Amino acid sequence: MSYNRKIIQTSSYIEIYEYEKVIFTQDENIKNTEPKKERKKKRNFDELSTEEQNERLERISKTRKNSRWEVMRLVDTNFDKKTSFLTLTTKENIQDRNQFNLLFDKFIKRLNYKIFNSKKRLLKYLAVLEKQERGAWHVHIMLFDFPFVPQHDLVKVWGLGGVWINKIDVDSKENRGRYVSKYFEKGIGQELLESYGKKAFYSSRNLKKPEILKFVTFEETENIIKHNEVLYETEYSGKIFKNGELLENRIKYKKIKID
DNA sequence: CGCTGGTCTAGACATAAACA
DNA sequence: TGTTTATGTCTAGACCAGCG
Repeated sequence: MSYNRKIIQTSSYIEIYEYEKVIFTQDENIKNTEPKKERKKKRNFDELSTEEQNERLERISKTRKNSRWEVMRLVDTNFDKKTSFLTLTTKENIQDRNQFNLLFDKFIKRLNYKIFNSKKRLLKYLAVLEKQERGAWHVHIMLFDFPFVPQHDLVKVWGLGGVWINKIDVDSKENRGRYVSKYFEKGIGQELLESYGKKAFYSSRNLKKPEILKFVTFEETENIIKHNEVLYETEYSGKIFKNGELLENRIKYKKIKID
């Protein structure tokens, strides 16, 4: 499958990438007969040369940035009138990420049972862990299609500390993903090394996913966007692999409001 | 309220079902 | 409601095709 256009659609906007050169992906029919090269074991940060350390840091921050866009799209796709935003903190100073995550997972399970009275996980959520100054983890959670629950009930379900219900005031529909990803940003971007190999965000598996289309075309996109508002537009330089080397590939990006 | 993105994929990680 | 296990999802290193 090859393509020179990629379109991602969420509920309030579509994003269009136009690549100057067609991007090719490995053909199904051409089986790779070359023996697979052994994958290098992941090494500790200390074992890397300074250059490799920098490369790794760069890669991690790139991945984290991508996660931020991913979160933004997921939020936009799933946001509804019954969306709640919670922050959970613990009385105890829990500094172990895994330990905290386990507690968080149990909370989700209990909350799910309380609301749906079912063991089937029906709760729709998206969450990001964040470290506080004192070194303790806490979590920001977005709950979609979530009924009203009194704050003290939530405190009871959590049982380990504070529960904050944040109101999300968003001026316009297409800003909600942006607004929320800003809220999540700190958690996604911080502690790169400490959270190396860990997920940048957590989400239930029942969320709606943005739609992604990839195809080859030489049509202009102008007529598609004629009647819609362009929210953002840019042009930048990407890379394409050709003849054993990386060549420049100009990319036009447009973000367009839909309704 | 100003603004980002080569892709693929093994293997690590985390979620949810099954079970207790 | 807690714990174990199966399976979906994400990260980070590896790698890149030949046509509308």
